[in-house]
Order: sequence, then structure tokens, then C-alpha cells
Amino acid sequence: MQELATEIQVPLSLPKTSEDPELLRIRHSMSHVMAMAVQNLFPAAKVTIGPWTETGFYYDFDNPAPFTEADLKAIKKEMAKIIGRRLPLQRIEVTRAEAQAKIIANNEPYKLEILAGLQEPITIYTLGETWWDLCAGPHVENTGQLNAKAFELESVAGSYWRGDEKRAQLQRIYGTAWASAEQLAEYQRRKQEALRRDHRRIGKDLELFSIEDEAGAGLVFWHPRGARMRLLIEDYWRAAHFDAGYELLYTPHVADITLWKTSGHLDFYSESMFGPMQVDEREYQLKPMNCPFHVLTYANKLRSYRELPIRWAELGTVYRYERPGVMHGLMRVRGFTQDDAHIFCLPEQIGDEILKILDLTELILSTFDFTKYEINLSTRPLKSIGEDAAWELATNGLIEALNRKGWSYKIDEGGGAFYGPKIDLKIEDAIGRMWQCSTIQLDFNLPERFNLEYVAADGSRKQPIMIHRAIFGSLERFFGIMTENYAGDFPFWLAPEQLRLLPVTDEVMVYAETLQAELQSNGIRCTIDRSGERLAKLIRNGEQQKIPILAVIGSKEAEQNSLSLRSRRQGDMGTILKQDLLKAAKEANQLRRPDLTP
RNA sequence: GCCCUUGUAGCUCAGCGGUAGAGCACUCCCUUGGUAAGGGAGAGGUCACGAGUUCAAUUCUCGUCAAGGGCUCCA
Repeated sequence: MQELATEIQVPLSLPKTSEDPELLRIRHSMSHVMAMAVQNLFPAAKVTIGPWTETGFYYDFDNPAPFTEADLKAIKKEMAKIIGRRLPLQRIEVTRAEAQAKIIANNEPYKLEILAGLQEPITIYTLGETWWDLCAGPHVENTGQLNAKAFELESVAGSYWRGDEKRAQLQRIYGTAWASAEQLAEYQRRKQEALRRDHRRIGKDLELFSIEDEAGAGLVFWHPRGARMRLLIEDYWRAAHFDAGYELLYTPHVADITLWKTSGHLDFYSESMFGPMQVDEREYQLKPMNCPFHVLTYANKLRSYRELPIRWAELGTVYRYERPGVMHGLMRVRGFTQDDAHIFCLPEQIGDEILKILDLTELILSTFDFTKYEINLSTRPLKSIGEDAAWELATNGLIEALNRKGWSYKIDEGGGAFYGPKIDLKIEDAIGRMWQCSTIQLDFNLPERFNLEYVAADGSRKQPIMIHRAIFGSLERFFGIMTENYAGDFPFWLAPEQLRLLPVTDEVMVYAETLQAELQSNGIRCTIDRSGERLAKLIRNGEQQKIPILAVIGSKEAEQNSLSLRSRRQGDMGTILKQDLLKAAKEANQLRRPDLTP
């Protein structure tokens, strides 16, 4: 069924740079052309680096004055000129001393620093008679091979030399370049499509949520429609967790700061925490994570090995300090709810537990039509705690589970947290973007710090294995991703307003009200459009608000106790008797169907 | 936090050194209309906030806050 989509008319393919050597040369050369253009127009600009990206290229400059959007136009024009001159690009091998002499002659301090880190042979690429850049290539042979109609300068942005915010502030210019004007047009069409799907746009248009200046950045207000959807998601999540053998917890939003000292967060996480607050004689801390609370709950009494595994989940709302300027719609906020869970188990249970988590993750994500995953396994970093044997056991447990699940994965050697190895899962959305949501982490740290134990079969005290895991990651973020995935066209079971009754005249209002009451009492989210506009307008409004089912009712329908249905996904569904609609809608809700009928 | 851009009606946006405009939405009136915009009238703005320059600031300058695109960081 997933295959169908690809059969419908294949659009112009847009290869990534890393998949297409020709595009790589084009983009790499284009960044040199841009650098030359910039230095022609701004002689004081110093060059730094100018790599390709998957959709284009950028170049970072150190220029006395920042570039403005207006400068981009002039730079683009200059680039077109350079392309028109069909200047050759030539690869020249030089010695370190020669390179150094050339760089010093040009007064390019950043290049000098780059040179210091290079191995011989050192290559430079010339562009025309006078301009050149330290570069490994590859490039096109001459600028005539670049298409002046297939590139665009997209934006200016600040960046830092070597990505280090303590070092020089540079000016980055982003561009995109393609082999043909048609490809550029297709790329721009896709950018438009991403804009159309933007959850911030859809969230406003469909009245799902807002972020209010007066309350502060990064704090989400869920409006009735968004809140209803969130509730549906949460209800489903809870049911799935009970089915999978979890119990649910509720824990406080604040706790005495000593708890955060014990957990270690005050030492290694304080930069991401809201400041403490004074209450009576004690200092309290708003929670940035749920784990210490679950740990305390575990430690509340002596546990037996017979109780394990313990699986505790919570939709836990946490607050984290995010630096100004990094917030982004629902994707990056300061207050959010994690679908957090902690599993306390015996060492020999790790493999089974991880596998169960993978199964539950797949079940839940696929319910929202996320069926393509990219999995990363991160192993022990250099700086870490815990014994070798524990790391090996845990890492093997993760690998064993992935193998049993039959999922392929990449290994990120040394990419784990200092307290344990982890599995990260990225999901692919409808337009091919990858998003990281789910994560499964082993933790040797907290059980140690809180002295967690259980009584083993032989009567001795042992430390349990602790697993953190989240499937959505954060409900806010997941909601944003899901909204973009569906482009606001939510499946029937999830739509905040599932069905809207459109009365053709006021005379059928009584019938409409009877219908609404009956549908609502059967758990179907249904409204009546009382605007009094003509039918065509009612339909237009309903379609714009992406209501899954619009039900036209006039005198004919009122007489027969029926409705004329118009489905957003399935088109005209003809006239249906009330009792048949009730049955179909209830079933669709129960089975979480995308449409009224399969 | 840093760089660029932006902030005018609920939304999308014009405008300008002499205190404001359009379309949609909203309210009312006419229309009772059968599958993507019927017609008319009206209401609605401390031009983000705070200073400064000026006879006069929504417009110019500076600061603050927020948003957008990035950097860094991240669920």
C-alpha cells in the first residue's frame, strides 16, 4: 500500500549533492564563484570556508560590514558575469611553503589557519587569471559549465569561525545551484510545499495552538481544537501503554533542589534549567526531566527481583531554559510534555525489554503513518562512567534487540551519553524529511547516585538496570511533526472536528440539531455551520478548514433521516442514512481509520 | 547569546516627518440559497514597547521584547 504513492507520476528527481558527482562539482565551483564575486565587490572581505550542502552551497566571509539582503542581488549579478566569462578552474599542486607564501601575499588569515591543518599534497584551485582558493576540489572545468539560470542566493546568516561562538563572527551566504532551470524550479516548488505544511501556519489557520508574547517565548497555549487532538493522542498512548504492561505515574513539577544535586542535574544540566525558587526555608527547582521522580518512586520501598521488570510511564511536563533565538514553533519550546518511561529490570531482561520497546514504538508511530525509520546505535564515549562489563552487557542487549526486531541500524561509535549506550530513532515524513523523536537510553548513573537496589534470589542486594525511553519525545514536537506530515489533513479519527453539518436552509435547523446531538452522544465530533451563508460558501469554508466530512442536509435529507456526504479524502459519497453514518463513524473512530470507510 | 530581516485591524499586507488604508474575517440588513466566495452597510488600530532627535514621529536614531532565516545548542 505504501508503494502506491510512488507510482503516481514521478516528479522531476532532485538528487542530493552527495548522490550526484556532477552536482557536487557544480555546487562546489559555485561557492568559489560566489567568493570571487564577493571579493570583487567587497575587497576587504576575507575568505574562510565554502563547502557544498545537500541542496546547495555556502561560503563564510569575514567582512567589516555585515551583508544585507540587498547585497545578495549585487553578488548574484556579479556571479552571473563570472559564469558568462567561461573562466577556467585549474587544479594546482603546491608545496606548503608555496601555499603559505601565496596566502600571506593575499592577506588571508583564515586560510593560513586552514593550511596549518592540511596534509600534503596541498592543492589550490584557480578561477580565471587572478583568483584562487585553497581547495581539495573537485570542480567543473570552467564556469561556462555552470548554469546562470539555475542558481539562487537564498539568505545571509551569522556564523562562527570553526563553529565556535567564542571566535570570530562571520557572514554566511547560502545559495542553491542546479544543473538546469527546471531543477531549480522544482526545488523552489518543494520549498513552497514545505512552507505550505509549516505547522506554525497550519496551527494558526486551524486554530490548534498559539504562543503568546505576553506569556513568554516557548510556552504553548493549546486551543480547543489542538487540545482535543492532543487528548486523543494521549488517550491512545495511555491505552497502548497499559496493553504493553506499563503502569502510569503522576509526579510533581517542582522538587527540592537537593534532589537535583543528588541526581547530578545541578552539575551537568544547570545551563538548561530554569532558576530555582525560594519557598519557605527551602529552594525548589522546576523539573527539566522526569527521571529523578521515577527513581524516587522506585526507591520508596524495598523491591524484590520478582517485581522486575517495572515499567512506569508518565506524560511529564518539563521546563528547560532555551536560549533566546532558538525557539521554533512547537518544535523547540521551553515547556513541553515528554512521553517518558523508565524501566527497571534485571541485567538478563535487557534484550527482551528493549525489543518490547521497539515493538511499542513501531505500533504507536505507525498509527500516525510514520513507517520509515532510521536507527542509530550510540556506544560508549571516552568520558563515561560505569564498568566495562556493564557497558558491554547493555550494548549487546541493544544490538540483540535490534537484530531480533530485524531493523538495520548505523553505529555511532562513542556517541552514547556518559551514563550509558542508546538507540535513537528518526522518522521520515511525507516530503522526505527526517525527524528525531524516539530514544532509548540505558542509564548506569542514576541507579548508582540514588543507590537503587533490589533483593536478588540469593537474598543479596543488587542494582537494577534502568532504561529511559520516549516514543514521541515531546508531545509538542511530535504534534508539530505530525501536523506537517499530514499538512493539516488529519485522519478522520484524529481530526478535532470530524463532521460538519451544512444546513441548506434554516428550515432544516431542527433536524441538524437532532443529528448533532445524536452524533455527539456517540463520540463523533460534530458541529453545525450556523453562518447562514449559501451552500457553496459553507463548503468552501469547510474545505479550507480541512474538515474530513461535510454533510449537506436539506429538506430531502430531513425527510429521509439521511445526509449527503462529501469526504475530503474520498470526494462525493452520496446520500447515506443516519444510522449507517453512525455505524461507520463509530467504527472509524474505534479502528482509528483515516477515512469514514475503509 | 551572536549575525541578518521583520513587527501597522483577528488574518494577509499597502502606506508615510504633519497622529492611518485594502482584501478576507467579524456585526447588522436584504437574500432561504443544493456542492469551493450572493449583495449592501457598519464596527474595529497607543502603527510591538520605552527613550531620544524634531515645531511635529507610526515614519528618523538608540534600547527592550517578540517573530522569521541561520550559527551554537537541543526533545
